[in-house]
Amino acid sequence: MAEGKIPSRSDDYSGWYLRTIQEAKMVDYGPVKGTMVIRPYGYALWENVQQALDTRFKATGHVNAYFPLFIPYSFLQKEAEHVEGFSPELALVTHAGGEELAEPVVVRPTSETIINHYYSQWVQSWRDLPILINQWANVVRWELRTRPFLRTSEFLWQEGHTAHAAFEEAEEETLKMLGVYADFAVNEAAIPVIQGRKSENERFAGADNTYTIEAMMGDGKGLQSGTSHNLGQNFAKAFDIQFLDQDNERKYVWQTSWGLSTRMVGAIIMTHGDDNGLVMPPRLAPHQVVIVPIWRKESEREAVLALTDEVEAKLRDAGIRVTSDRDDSHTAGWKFNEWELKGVPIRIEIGPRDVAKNAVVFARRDRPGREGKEFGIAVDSVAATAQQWLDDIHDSLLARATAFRDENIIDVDDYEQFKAVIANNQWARVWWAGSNAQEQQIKEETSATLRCFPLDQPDERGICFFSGNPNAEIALFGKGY
RNA sequence: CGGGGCGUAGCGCAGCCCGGUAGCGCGCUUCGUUCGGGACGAAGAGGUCGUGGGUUCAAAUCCCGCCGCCCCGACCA
Repeated sequence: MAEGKIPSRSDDYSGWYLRTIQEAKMVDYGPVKGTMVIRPYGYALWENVQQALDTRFKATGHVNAYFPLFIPYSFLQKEAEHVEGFSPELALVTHAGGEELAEPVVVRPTSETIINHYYSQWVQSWRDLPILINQWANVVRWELRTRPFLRTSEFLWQEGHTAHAAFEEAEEETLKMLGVYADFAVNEAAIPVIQGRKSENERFAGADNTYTIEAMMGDGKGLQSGTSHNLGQNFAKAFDIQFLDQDNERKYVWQTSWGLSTRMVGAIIMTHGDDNGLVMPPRLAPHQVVIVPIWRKESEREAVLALTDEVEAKLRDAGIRVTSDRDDSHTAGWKFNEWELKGVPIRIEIGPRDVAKNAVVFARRDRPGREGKEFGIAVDSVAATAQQWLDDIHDSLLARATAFRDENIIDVDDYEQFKAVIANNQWARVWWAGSNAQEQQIKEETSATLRCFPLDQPDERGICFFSGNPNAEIALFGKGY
């Protein structure tokens, strides 16, 4: 159907991904290694991600602010683990204004340091807490191995940075925002995610605990799709963020940070896409409905376009994001394929036969080709039908992705089986209480990483499948992006 | 940073072994016929062959250097 325009996912998953996003005009490569241009169709998806998240942030009491892109290098150095974690991938500005700078300036890889520099000034009293700030920004990390959306040297994200009076409040905030991400992923992006805790090896540099929403892509690889960190008092101590509590004691604040990036766009593509191209989750799709008017003779054109106008207006009035493709330099069949490549959830076809019946044809993207078509949808019911279809498609995408994920998580209790499961691009679900070194050993031997310890654990503990240690937790291992 | 691949028209590629007028498909422009699953015809436009040097009467092609990008791995959202 795609006429060889894109490789099939089974033949060449990476090629499928790279070609699809370019053919669909989501992205172009930037002129500098590892950078990308997010084209209007890709950016529209990101804007819908932003809106859905921003609404949730506001609803949970957060406010937006903006901090500078340039950060003094000395700020990074204040937190030892943090600078150690990030220095390999920092972009440093050493010259500006035609002169060498007295102190090099880093382009932010994340904003903990600069934000906490200000928090130390803004926080005096327990009455100043909590601080619940989010920032939408770009960040730069000089990556060795890049891939559009999944890992680029510059990417867009939001980063929440909060400060609290008590440890419990910070832990609650960390998990609350993880829950917000999970809710967003499931209910907006139709991506089933597992909420979990990262291992020490995988933890954010400078965090006491890192939590993740972990998703399985169409090739079985894992993708950390959003993270939430409990920073403890590490940055509070490094930046001296203290407040006078109600008991008249000076105390360090407890902090969190949490982020979700344009990587989510990659997650959406790799979770739902098929061999015909993108499949957009209905609630985030730039266009939820595309209307393709069809006419044979000039005499039919007017009536077809009149009905197109009518249907488009009904959908728009119902709050549905709709567009119509009236370009007469392409045939209807060409347009069908093109909009399928772009993943629009619902296509409505309107031709002379439909005009005669005062009805239209609906086609759903999650069932490509003729199987997904339904004829004779009455014009009066287009808005209600479209709304219902969008919900159905969302549910069906989520159900399909959930089934795929669950089929590919295998319970494992010995290392040979573990290796076989990983080699088969699946995830292994195991009891784990091994050391960091043993976790590293598994990574070297199988290239699988500990994706997370799911928050949802059985009541009892088990015996570690690898070390034999008691008191093990359930962990998921798999290859990751 | 290791391994592999590729730089020739907007995109995808052939041409390179064996040096001699730069080609094909798609796309683009104009006109006409078309249009319910990637239409057809005609006429056009478009390339300092990544870059610097060397060999040669002559280099996309042979030799040396450099640069860039992609893919696979190690590090990371």
